[in-house]
Amino acid sequence: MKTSSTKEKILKVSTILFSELGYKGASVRKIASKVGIRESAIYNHYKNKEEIFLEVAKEIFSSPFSLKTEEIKALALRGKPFLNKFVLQYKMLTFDKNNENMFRLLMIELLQNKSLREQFMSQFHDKNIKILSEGFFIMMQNSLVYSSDPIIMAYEFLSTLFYIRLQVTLMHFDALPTNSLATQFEKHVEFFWESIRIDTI
Amino acid sequence: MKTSSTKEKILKVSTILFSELGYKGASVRKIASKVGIRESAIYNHYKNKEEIFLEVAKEIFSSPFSLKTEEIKALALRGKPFLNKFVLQYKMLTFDKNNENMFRLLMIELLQNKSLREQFMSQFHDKNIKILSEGFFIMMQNSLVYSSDPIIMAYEFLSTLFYIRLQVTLMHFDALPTNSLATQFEKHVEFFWESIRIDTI
DNA sequence: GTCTATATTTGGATAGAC
DNA sequence: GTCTATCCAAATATAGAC
Repeated sequence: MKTSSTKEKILKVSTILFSELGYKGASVRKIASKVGIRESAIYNHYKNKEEIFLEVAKEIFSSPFSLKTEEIKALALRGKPFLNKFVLQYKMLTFDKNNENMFRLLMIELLQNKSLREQFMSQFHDKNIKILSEGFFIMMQNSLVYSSDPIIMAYEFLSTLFYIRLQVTLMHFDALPTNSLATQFEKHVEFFWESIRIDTI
Repeated sequence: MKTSSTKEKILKVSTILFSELGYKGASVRKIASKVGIRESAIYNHYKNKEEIFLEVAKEIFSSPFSLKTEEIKALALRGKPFLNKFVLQYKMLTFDKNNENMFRLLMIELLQNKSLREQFMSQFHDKNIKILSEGFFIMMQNSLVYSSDPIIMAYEFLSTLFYIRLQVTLMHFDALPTNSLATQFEKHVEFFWESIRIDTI
């Protein structure tokens, strides 16, 4: 039995409603109703709706997705295991209920909120490109993969992951099965690795 | 000097406002104001807001993007020109002002509107996967590229295009430069072609 | 901290004069 | 076909009693 405070409950309910209905669609009324209190009571915990949203939005980019520099190096020296590891993490986030809500909220508000766009570019894009390109660079140095621009290679690799994730999120939203998409992650690694690796006969 | 009827003007203004503010954000009030008439006058042309939106949404998937079966075959037999042609069309849509508005609207409402999601999957995804996989299949038959699953290859190719398009749209929304992203299309073709083609020494 | 009551704004939509 | 006037619903937010 959880004794979650009202404030925590508001945040939890808001997260779900924002990610389903967007900022405009999730009214304070609906939030209060789902929490089980009156609208006015909400304002004892948050100054206004915007403040609730900002609190929720904070979580979007606080995902535990990370690879330390040493870890990148160690894995990249072995080639494919680096990609496997990266995709495994990405896939776990994609299918994690909590993270999925965050991703959905991000996609809904991406074009309505400049701050989210900037964070999307820095946290979702730049950060991942950095990790991946570091890995590819090491692979190139060790003749595991063909030499080319590591940044481009990272971009190519990441874009497909994002697309799969978007599709999974869309399917889940309509309660459609995602079996085939789940294996798409592995197929991606397979395809990509085969197309960049150097044959060592 | 255009003598566009009020009805046309409403549609034009609505397209812009919907693609900037989303369905909820673009109020009938704002639309009427920008058209230069009163709200009530709107209802002489459209039954309600929903009807305006549906009229706008119709255009989203009416893009002139197409490749005839014979055209696909002819280009695919030459390999890379097929990819060049496809990406050129995709790039033109990406940078076309009108199409960009439509894409923005699609992304804003994608998670709010089931019908749009379905159309996105069939018109944006399935349709393009079909064209691309047909092309790749022909290339494989003619030993221009490595043999593998043409559907997977199409998926890999398309996902990057989508990602670039999304980024371009985000940047334009904030009036940021897209020079580097514009060349990303060509880099993608280059990278992808180099990784799938069979060396004919 | 929650309630009732209420203020205020915004948005969708209609009636009827011109 | 457009205007003014008006209605109604929904949403954000505050005041003050308990």
